[in-house]
Amino acid sequence: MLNRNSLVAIKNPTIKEAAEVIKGALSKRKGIVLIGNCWVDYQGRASSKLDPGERIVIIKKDGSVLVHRPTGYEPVNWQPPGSLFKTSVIEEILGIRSIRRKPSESVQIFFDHIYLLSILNLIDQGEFFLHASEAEMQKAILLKPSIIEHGFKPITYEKKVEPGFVDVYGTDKNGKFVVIEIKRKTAGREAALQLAKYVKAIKVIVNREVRGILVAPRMAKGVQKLLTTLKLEYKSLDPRQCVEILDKSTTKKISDFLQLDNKI
Amino acid sequence: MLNRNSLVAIKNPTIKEAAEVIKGALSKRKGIVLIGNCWVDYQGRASSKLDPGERIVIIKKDGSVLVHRPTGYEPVNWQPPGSLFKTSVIEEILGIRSIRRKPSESVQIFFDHIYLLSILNLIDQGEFFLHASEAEMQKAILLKPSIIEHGFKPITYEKKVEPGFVDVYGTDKNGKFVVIEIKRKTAGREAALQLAKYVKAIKVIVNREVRGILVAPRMAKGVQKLLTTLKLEYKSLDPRQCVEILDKSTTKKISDFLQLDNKI
DNA sequence: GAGTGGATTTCGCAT
DNA sequence: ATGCGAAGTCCACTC
Repeated sequence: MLNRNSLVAIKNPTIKEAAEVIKGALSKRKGIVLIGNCWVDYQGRASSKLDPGERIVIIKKDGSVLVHRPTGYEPVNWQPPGSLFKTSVIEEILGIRSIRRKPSESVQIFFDHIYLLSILNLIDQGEFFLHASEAEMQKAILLKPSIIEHGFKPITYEKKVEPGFVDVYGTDKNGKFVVIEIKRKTAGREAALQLAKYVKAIKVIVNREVRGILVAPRMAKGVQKLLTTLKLEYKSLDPRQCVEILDKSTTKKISDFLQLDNKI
Repeated sequence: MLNRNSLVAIKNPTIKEAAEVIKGALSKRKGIVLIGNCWVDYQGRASSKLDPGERIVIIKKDGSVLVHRPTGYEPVNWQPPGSLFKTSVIEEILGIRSIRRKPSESVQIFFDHIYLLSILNLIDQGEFFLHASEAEMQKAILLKPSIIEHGFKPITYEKKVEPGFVDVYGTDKNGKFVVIEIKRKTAGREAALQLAKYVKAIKVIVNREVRGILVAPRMAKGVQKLLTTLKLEYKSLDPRQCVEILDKSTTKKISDFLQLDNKI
């Protein structure tokens, strides 16, 4: 796990020296961090030109490239994973060209001075967990329908019904059809109106009464009134509740919990 | 410009040592690059937990934070510019917490081993130019229709006409209808054929003659001939020209330039 | 400050 | 491979 040899760092290498090391690192699929004075040309879906300045360049072992200026969250230039590399040295200028196919894009980085060159062999097996987004809430409902109400049974999810996709669709304890619209944040008017559309569409199909339930941690101002007008219901559900449910049954597939043969 | 003192790099610092240096760097608004074994907790619009592993952490002088795993284009955890920092050392563990308001979000990074710590004072005055994408070219045409030809007046754009969406639709100086298909790169046969479809579709609707103009920096081999066959026209337009036009009138809305009441 | 739309969006999942 | 929707999207711009 611990690996103090994860890294080689060279301060103020010559361009020639850097080129050698980088070439080796690229061929061995190692990660690279470069800090120095560079300029960048991009050609692809759009075109860009970045005049000289001091930046951080990261080249990952999967072929990702990131050019970061001293400020800003986003890289000024980049290449997603899978791109290929060509290096060159011409008149004390190091050129690194990364090429991507589909879409065809090229990012060329030129260095005239490198302050720090680091070759990485990082080991990262750590798992990453992102808790309840809208999708996670949906899963949680499918895995444990009772969080909506006792007797609720999901039939399908992400069902196409013409105005769009219904988040969850099922039946209540009386066998009445239920349409669920999920929001992981405050549900606004649009959520209620969209749900109304779905209910209307499903009604036409099944020719029976259909309940519409808006599921969200809370409602925006006026949405409760709108729901009443539209004869829709509301069920409070906090994304944090969903995390526990998901943690407990991540191994089981959602399809196991659905009566997929029980479609309209 | 050139600045060989842009950077301090410390290999395998102790946690205590690193904490001192980082604290100083944060207070002086310098950039920081950290490579080491860490784990991350995020709380905010969602929640996430990242188990221990070796990563690259960048803290920029504007308060941006990036946690990069050894693969992937996107940071696994991050904080946009403007976040504030608190550091701590507890039992040989370095904690860096970055906090953002609106939305209220917190990213906590914990290091037990640091392989490389670098403090940056990068100078980057280089200008960045992004040239016209297809969407940008469309805007440029709408803002300055004369780049197509004298007397051209756009009516709508992205108009649905069944085969798909027409890029720009308008009238020429004689009041004749014009359909424009834009390509920011070499226009191939498909561009010409698509344009032909739109022209045909519009013809059916307006029951009048309709001109079709293919707008692109250049044509692929054989496209000129195809255009002639299809009775379509070609107008050369370089994405670089568009950049200037857009620069000059970014404040004005495109709708101001359209006769939106003048629909078919 | 909130809302809207674009992006070299990227990413994931379904078709 | 392609296409569609979500994202802790971010970011720029309008209201």
